[in-house]
Amino acid sequence: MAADLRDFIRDRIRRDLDGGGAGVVTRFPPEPNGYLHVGHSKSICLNFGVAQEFGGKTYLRYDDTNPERESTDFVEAIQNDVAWLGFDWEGPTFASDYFEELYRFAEQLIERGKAYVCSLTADEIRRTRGTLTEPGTPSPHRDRAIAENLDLFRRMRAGEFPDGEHVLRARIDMASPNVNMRDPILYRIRHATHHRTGDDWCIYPMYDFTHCICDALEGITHSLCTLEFEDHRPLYDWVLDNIAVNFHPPQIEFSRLEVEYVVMSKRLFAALVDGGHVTGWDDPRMPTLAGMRRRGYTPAAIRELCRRIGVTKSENRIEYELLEFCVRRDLERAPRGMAVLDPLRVVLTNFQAAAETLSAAWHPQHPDLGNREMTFSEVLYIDRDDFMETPPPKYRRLTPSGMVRLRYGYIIICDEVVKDAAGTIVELRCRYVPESKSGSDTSGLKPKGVIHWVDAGTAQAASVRLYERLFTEANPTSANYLEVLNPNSLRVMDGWVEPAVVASGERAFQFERLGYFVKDDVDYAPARPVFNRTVALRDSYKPKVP
RNA sequence: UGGGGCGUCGCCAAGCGGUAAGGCACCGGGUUUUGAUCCCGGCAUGCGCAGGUUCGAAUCCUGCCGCCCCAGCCA
Repeated sequence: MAADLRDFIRDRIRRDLDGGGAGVVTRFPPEPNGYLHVGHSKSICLNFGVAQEFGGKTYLRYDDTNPERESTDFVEAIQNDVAWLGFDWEGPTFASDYFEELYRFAEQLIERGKAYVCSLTADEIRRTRGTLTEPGTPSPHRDRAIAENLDLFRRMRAGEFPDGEHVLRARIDMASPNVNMRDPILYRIRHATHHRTGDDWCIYPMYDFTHCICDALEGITHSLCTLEFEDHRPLYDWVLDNIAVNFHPPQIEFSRLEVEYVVMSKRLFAALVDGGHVTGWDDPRMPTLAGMRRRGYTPAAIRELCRRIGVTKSENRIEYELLEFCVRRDLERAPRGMAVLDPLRVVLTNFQAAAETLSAAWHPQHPDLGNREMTFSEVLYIDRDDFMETPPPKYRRLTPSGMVRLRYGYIIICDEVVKDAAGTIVELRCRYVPESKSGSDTSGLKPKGVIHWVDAGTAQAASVRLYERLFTEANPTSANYLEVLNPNSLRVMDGWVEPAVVASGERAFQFERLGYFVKDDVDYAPARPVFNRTVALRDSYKPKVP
């Protein structure tokens, strides 16, 4: 399966396996302090993907070592998102599952003279860490006796000290050119309630101490993370080399996924929500998986994106068009329907009979999807921009005394343009050609265009949301995101949709010539349909503007 | 100015000494009762720059240049 995927990580795994490595075990390790976004999908698809391809397994492991920002709500939301993307995990497990073992390894480090309790203030620690070009200076507590360190650390755990009084530090090298190795902090005192362990603990392990040990304990064969952790790899290795653990996973780094016109920081997400610029974390304009789901992006499309972008160490920012391509590609097989978003009334002056019932395929290339029925009668709606009084050259829609095919219906010819006092077109009076019925046309007429329409008598009123990019610049930053916010990112249309779409149990449709639309997860009701436009159709129509 | 990374077409990305894959985008053309889909074709004498090694270099060597990350008791 997916044997065609090739990148430096998969190559590495293949080599490890050929060299006698036993199986593949990976992990996706989010901190439960926010919602997942597209960026995470690269890590998810990579970790779960390689495990699937090599017959291994993947843990969903929550890195919950900072109780003040984490919650079970996020734990659940993250699980929903990973499941939605289509992956099954081992677990879930939590770093907090290992708090007791982690603590014992910390004592072991102390006993081995590899860690000490430092009583400097946070500020003092920062000042003595040195700079990027100057070495740090050793803490006065660096050579504290082992017994004293042990006693202090146990009392830290027992809750004898307030936050900030002491920390446990690794005893490595204050002069290391790698700042992460200058006696990094392993444990800090935090009198806070943890979402899972409650008040059992008042000391919490830091990421660098926790992550590598959890990887080892779970038998992770390949610990995949993003580039910014490259500098942490020596510390990852140092911890495992200095405790009694018999497994040492390799940490392998790859570059994050970035997308043009998209911000990926939780801080910015919160600012957008709090500022009322979007309606919530699941607003269809948000790059969160929840937002994309509501927008109508499909799991398969996101997986396809991750497949196409590859895995490398080069920083990248992919064009939004690639994501849209993947979405359209997956949605191509969606059933078709017709909707009119900006209605213009068309009266067929020669249509005398009662409404006629027409039949149309749900998908022109997939007859297996069956057919739906629609009515055709004297009064119809077409979209305003499908009529022009003075059309540009090559215009293939309706014009005064011009003719056009109504998709799945009849050819109509425009006889009269009715305007109100202000000069706005309010109605078109047309003739239809009775012998031009779709599928049994004997008229011999060859209209140059086909447009969509709905029957005013049976169409259902629908609210349709059209989206544009949230930002007007490809590279919004935390500094300028407010200035480059797109004021037109949401446009709500009061339109009409053919009744079969509402009656259908399907969620996603292509409204012909308009794009792909999805019934909104939260606001849709059959009596009051609400659709979100997932993505517009590709459009190669480019009128020559002088 | 310390350390760690990265530089191949507008955006991704193969390539690992034998003479620049592929995708997206873009541009042409064909089919089409969606200006969609689908199908064909075009799109890097050049791989950050400059030297060098070699019969031969994007690939090896040397020196530059540019960009990213690191000085949280965040992850």
